[in-house]
Amino acid sequence: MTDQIRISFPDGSSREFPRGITVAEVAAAIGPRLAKAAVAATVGEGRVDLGYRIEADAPVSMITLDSPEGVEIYRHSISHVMAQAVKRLFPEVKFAIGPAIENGFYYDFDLPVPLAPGDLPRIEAEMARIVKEALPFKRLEMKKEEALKFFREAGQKYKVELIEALPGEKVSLYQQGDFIDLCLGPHLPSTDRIKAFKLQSIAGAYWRGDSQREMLQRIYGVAFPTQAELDNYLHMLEEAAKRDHRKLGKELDLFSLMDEGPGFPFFHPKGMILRNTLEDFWREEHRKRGYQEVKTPIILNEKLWRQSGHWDHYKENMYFTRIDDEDYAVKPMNCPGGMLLYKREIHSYRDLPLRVAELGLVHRHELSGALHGLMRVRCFTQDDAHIFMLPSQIRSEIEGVIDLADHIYRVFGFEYHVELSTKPENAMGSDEIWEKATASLQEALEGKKMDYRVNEGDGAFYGPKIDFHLRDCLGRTWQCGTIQLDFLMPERFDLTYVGEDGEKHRPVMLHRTIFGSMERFIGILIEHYAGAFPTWLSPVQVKVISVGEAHLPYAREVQKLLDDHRVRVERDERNEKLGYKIREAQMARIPYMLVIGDKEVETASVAVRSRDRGDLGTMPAVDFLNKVTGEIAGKK
RNA sequence: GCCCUCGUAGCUCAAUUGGUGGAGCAGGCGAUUUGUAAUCGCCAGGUUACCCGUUCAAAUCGGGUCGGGGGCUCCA
Repeated sequence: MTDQIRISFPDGSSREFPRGITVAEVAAAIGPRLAKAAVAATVGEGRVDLGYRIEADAPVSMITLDSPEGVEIYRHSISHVMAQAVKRLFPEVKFAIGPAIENGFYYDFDLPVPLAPGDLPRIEAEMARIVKEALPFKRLEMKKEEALKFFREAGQKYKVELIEALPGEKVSLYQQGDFIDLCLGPHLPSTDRIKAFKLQSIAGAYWRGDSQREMLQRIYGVAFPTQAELDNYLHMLEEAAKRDHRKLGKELDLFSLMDEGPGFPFFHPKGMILRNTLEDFWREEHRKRGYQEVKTPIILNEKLWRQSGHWDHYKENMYFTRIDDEDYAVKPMNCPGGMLLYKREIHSYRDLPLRVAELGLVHRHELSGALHGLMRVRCFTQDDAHIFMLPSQIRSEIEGVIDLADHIYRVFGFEYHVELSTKPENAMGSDEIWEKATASLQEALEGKKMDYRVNEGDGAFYGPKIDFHLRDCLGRTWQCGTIQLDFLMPERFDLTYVGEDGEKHRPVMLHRTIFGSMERFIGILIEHYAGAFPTWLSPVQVKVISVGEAHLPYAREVQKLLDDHRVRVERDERNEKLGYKIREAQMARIPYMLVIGDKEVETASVAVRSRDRGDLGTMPAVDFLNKVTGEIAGKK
């Protein structure tokens, strides 16, 4: 045993150091810049603090604030500082957990008094004090019994519960100043490395996410390595709030939610144009791909829902009613109705695949606290389809849906990612069937060379699924499209087709959506475009604005020309100044304004103002017509 | 559903310590006849979400109901 150890670095180099050297000293030996930027390191397999002593040969890579890992450690350390501040202000606090999250951190507290927003500045001020005190984070290791004793005596029941669930003999604790918390680490070397954070909100959160357990108080904070990054993020949030679909929906007169129908949106005339335009597009794309369209009833006999399995697996989310002394349910999904339609006639293998689409209005009882504008509602229209197919057609049908989804999302310029969800706890059917179905979905994804994440246990109760998650302006992702492979419903409903051999066989089915729900998709579009829809989607595409009374007849002619060619055009001939009418049209996010005055009347032209690019100059009315109809046809 | 928070005119917001609810925009009427983001004047508009209480007196304080917002849980 020598006193030297050999440390290797990510660039392939290696150097000898004295045994027991700290990570910080290694960083310093490499260079002062690294020493300053490092917050922790990976030694061998594990992440350790800068104060960690390296006792044996190992690969070492420094973790700096430039990396996601470094920022995570930074944010996590701030959550400890927040906990310490809360402890100073509320000595009776009990601590739950406090992880780093995207853009920041949170910590869950059990407090005898409710926190108010006014407490946040006080906690922030206390945190600033702790940062200034430059308290080192010290790692302590304890035997589990010892740690349990420590936290029991401190009355920290949540920590006791956490430790009891931890594997191994020892646990690690971190101390800064007089504050000690159970934590795996690593942490910043000292609180004065913290530069920019802001406490954001207080929220309720269940202990361990279990609605049967204690309701804790969670404080969310945002944090970045520099003040500039924090300011930038806060500014982004402000910009995002400006395009909130609830606000724009009201301003642009698209939809509303009334006290009389929480979660049941009303669509206004302009919202309906948007919606119908999307439906027209959707129908056309489906028609091209060999889909038929059906409509099934909203209320169906309860027996059907028992047969489908919804009664056992989905009752909590359903609405029920009674008709002529019989029990009925309002449909939460379209599939059982689709099953009945399949069964209305005998099918040959030659008919398959059968692609049956339905814009189906479904109702689901969502918890009142979960409702959110158009994004989370209690009734919505799914752009559903059920594909009945031979087992040999599974893969090509799935691929067809993936292509269709990609085609449709592309038109809107959406980025998306894909998730594969597997068998949930309350599932119907055997493991074998689930494995087979999941493997089929996987094969299709791999065949398409798509990256995907696996979401264990998140499938529908009747089958695994592929979900498409679109990314919105807040960086939130929304589940829109879904492809669910189902071997069970055909079984439950005894669906058959006659095979080549003249015998009855069981078809396989696919449930799928692209938009997901029309309502949610419209909400996402509003935020995505900040209300400034591309011309083809705009409820009003062109506003004809006449300067004076003398220009009215020609203005009407221009309007008629556009209207005859199916351009959605309105005319503003009010006795107002031009600037006033322009301003109003601009605020309504109308893509084009046509100013009609003396010059235009004389030359049969229009002065075109673009919502996005301002004054485009004068052009013959017919040229503008061609321009705008071209945009509409090209879905621009 | 649970925790916190909020609810004033169609919309966005005011209203000292509890002391007779105001403004801008939108709307109606009138004047103005207008060239690229707001012309002027007048008028009308509210059982302060709803119910119960405390008080001489409640938009304001307390309790409840309904609804909104931020989360948790759940999900298209």
